[in-house]
Amino acid sequence: MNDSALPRQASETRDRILDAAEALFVEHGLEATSMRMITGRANANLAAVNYHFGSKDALIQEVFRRRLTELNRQRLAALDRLEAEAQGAPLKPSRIVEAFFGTALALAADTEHGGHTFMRLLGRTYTEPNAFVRQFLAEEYAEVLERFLGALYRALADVPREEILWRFHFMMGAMSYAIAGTDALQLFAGTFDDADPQRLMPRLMSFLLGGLRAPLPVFSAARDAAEGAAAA
Amino acid sequence: MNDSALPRQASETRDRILDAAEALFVEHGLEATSMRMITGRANANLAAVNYHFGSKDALIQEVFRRRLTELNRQRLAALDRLEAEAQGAPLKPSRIVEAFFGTALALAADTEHGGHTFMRLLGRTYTEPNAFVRQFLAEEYAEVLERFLGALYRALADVPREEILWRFHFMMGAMSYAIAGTDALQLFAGTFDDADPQRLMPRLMSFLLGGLRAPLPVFSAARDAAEGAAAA
DNA sequence: GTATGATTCAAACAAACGTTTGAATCGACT
DNA sequence: AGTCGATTCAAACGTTTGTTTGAATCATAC
Repeated sequence: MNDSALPRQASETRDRILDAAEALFVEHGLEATSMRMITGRANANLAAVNYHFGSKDALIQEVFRRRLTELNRQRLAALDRLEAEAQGAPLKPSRIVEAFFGTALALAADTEHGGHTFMRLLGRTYTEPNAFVRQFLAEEYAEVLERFLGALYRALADVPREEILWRFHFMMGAMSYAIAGTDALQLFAGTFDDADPQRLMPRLMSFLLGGLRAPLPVFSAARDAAEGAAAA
Repeated sequence: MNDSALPRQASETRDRILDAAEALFVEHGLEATSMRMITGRANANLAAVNYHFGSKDALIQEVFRRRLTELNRQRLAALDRLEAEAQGAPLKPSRIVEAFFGTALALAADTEHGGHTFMRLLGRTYTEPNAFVRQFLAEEYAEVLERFLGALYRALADVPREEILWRFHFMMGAMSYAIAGTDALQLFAGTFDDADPQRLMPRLMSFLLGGLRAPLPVFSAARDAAEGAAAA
């Protein structure tokens, strides 16, 4: 028996199902994608999903897990590299942001191996109402968020942590829409030159860093009268 | 017959259904919300939805239409006011951004009449895969986007229009997440002080304007070697 | 009071859903 | 050849889905 070797023929059906599900989830959403659509596209039998994954929910989870685990591993590795280079010195906020969002954008730029497809799916899923998907995302992100937010707190020691938290949240939103919404939002003008993910990276990074570095907000009690109040 | 007067008793069932649907769509999503959940919450008969709206799709459309029409009317009114005040002079970009996003945030701050609920729904819907919802959103937004983008083009005449378009897109993403994701993204730290929509406005506005004003990106051919290349 | 149009209601409809079943098929090892 | 575990398959399972139906109920107008 070869229980130590790789599985017989790597059950390519399993992978076909994952790929088909990923693509269909982007196209129609999680709930609107049926098992029959998935197995049909994967050229597999209807029962194959339940055989290989147990349930539709478990399949959804695995679709996210296989990509997200690798993405977050890369993110942590990038942060590790930064901190090693800095040798204890505080990191540049822009480098931290690049490590987090740049890694994601690199995956989104990969149209060959489905990375682009997945990132479109992921971007939409942060606001997914499905309870167990959110729960799963939270667990999968816990360590990465703790590490990156901690790094930002140290890099911007004079900025209130609450503000950093919010701005990180805003940045996640901008990135998610940039990826998930490029074709969705053809609201925007007829010709939306989205077909250039190579240029998306510097575009988004400029925007994110501009937002991160923006002057802190002033919470004026009566903001109606606040005309030209500037705050540095 | 009183065909000129208001409908007998304003068919309050219709409104109860709309309110129930709106709340449930936020909670569970469009597809995962069934007619029976809606009519159950609205204390109406199952057939009432088809009687008053024709179909579930038509109900979805009406849930968005009743709020979105008013929101975009306010946005256009705010822009009209700005342009009237300026008397032909170019507008300040920050004012344009405030007119567009501030109006939406004001609606999101209204927790009394369901505005907050709706904005959470709307924010998620820009990336909604459902084809006909997107089609409907595109139509509903066409005029507003044309007006506001046009105003930004004139206010930032020296900035390439493509960059403005992208940054507007990024801003939409940041805002949508700020609203739609506050409770969804309790990924972020245990205690996320989201319960203060009064402070969300200045926070988000600072971020958006920082991003809008950020230095334009440089598209370096070989970005691997670009270590400390600074661009102003 | 009675006719009329609008609304509500319980019940049923066919279709699609995720899942389960038990037999058929396959590949590898003895 | 024969056994065994893994995988595939067609068929059916019981629910739930959005929608339709025809009678009951209501408020109003004559």
